Amino acid sequence: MGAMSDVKFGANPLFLREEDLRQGIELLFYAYRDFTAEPDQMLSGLGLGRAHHRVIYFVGRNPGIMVSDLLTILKITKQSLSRVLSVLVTEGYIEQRQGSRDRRQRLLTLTDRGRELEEKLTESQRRRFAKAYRLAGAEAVEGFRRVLVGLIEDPPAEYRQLLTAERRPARGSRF
Amino acid sequence: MGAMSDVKFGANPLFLREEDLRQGIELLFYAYRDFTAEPDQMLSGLGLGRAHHRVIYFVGRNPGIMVSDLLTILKITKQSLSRVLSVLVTEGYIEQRQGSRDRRQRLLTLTDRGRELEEKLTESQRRRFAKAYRLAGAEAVEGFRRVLVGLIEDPPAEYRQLLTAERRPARGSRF
DNA sequence: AATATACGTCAACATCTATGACGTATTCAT
DNA sequence: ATGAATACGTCATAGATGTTGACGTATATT
Repeated sequence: MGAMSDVKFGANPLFLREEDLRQGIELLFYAYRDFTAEPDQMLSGLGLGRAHHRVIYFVGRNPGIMVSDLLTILKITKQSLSRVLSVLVTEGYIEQRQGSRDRRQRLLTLTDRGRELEEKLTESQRRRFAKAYRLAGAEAVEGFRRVLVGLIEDPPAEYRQLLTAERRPARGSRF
Repeated sequence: MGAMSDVKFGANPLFLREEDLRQGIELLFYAYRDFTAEPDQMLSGLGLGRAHHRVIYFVGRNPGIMVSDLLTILKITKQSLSRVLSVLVTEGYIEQRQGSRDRRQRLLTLTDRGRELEEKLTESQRRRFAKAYRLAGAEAVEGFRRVLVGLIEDPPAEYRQLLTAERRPARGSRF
């Protein structure tokens, strides 16, 4: 927060010039645009949208997740989630079961049908990432992760370590 | 496209495991979510949305751009763009002038008012990038760019060089 | 003169998200 | 036990963003 984190090398390092920052902005825009295009296409055939994909994805990743945690991840209102979620439950992609410790909770899990769809949707995105990672190389992937974590407002704990661990020079450096 | 680009090191390099690909997917989701949050907030006060921001941004970056090129960048329909654009013209953020060589064109430029808003909106995103870049370091930034370009379906020429240029080992490598 | 391009518009519609208000079931703290 | 907080759902209203299809005008191109 304070002066400690104001790490200044020169006055303005090369990679922090206006032009480079804008390049980052644009790359992120283009990448996200194309990253979502394929799944969106598949989903529209099923009468679903990107919001459904996000829910299916994160429920798949966190089986038994409670609604409020899902809301925290997605950062949308419960009314918005509710509509999407009820469609997914009605169409048999997601199951709700009551929490055993706290019976107010409706814990969410993918059904077989849901897992199938999740796999199909995510496969397209995994392929895209695999291609990009392969082209860029392992070292670039590490850098990619570090920057993305820095862009996130409040990175989940499991990501924060990406910033500190495996820092290359890292021996007797300025910290 | 062919066997040439199928660069395989081992059977499945460490950074191409399912888990790593999913981590990439999630990082991209979180980063984009937070990357757009601040500008969205500012815009809503003006009765504008994210789509207006995108138009203002790319017109600012490409003064005198024609509508069809803007459509190619945004990958939306002209009807969608039209609604957004006409608001921006009406509200005095963007000027249209006839092309001199081809008078069918309506070349787009930011007005002073538009430039002012663009600056305000983008400043938030630049700050976020500057922070992430600073934290991650110059080397990571280079990797970040390389991966993002690989995610883009059909990277503009000015980005494609990021993939080939400045490749670190790069001397007598396998190419 | 015929065709294609650049752009705009009207209409109808679907999706995603937001706010505000209200209700129920359950848990927790005093 | 009672009151407050939590987890969740729902109804209503609204706005932003995107789509397709059809049609029209001005201008370029061949």
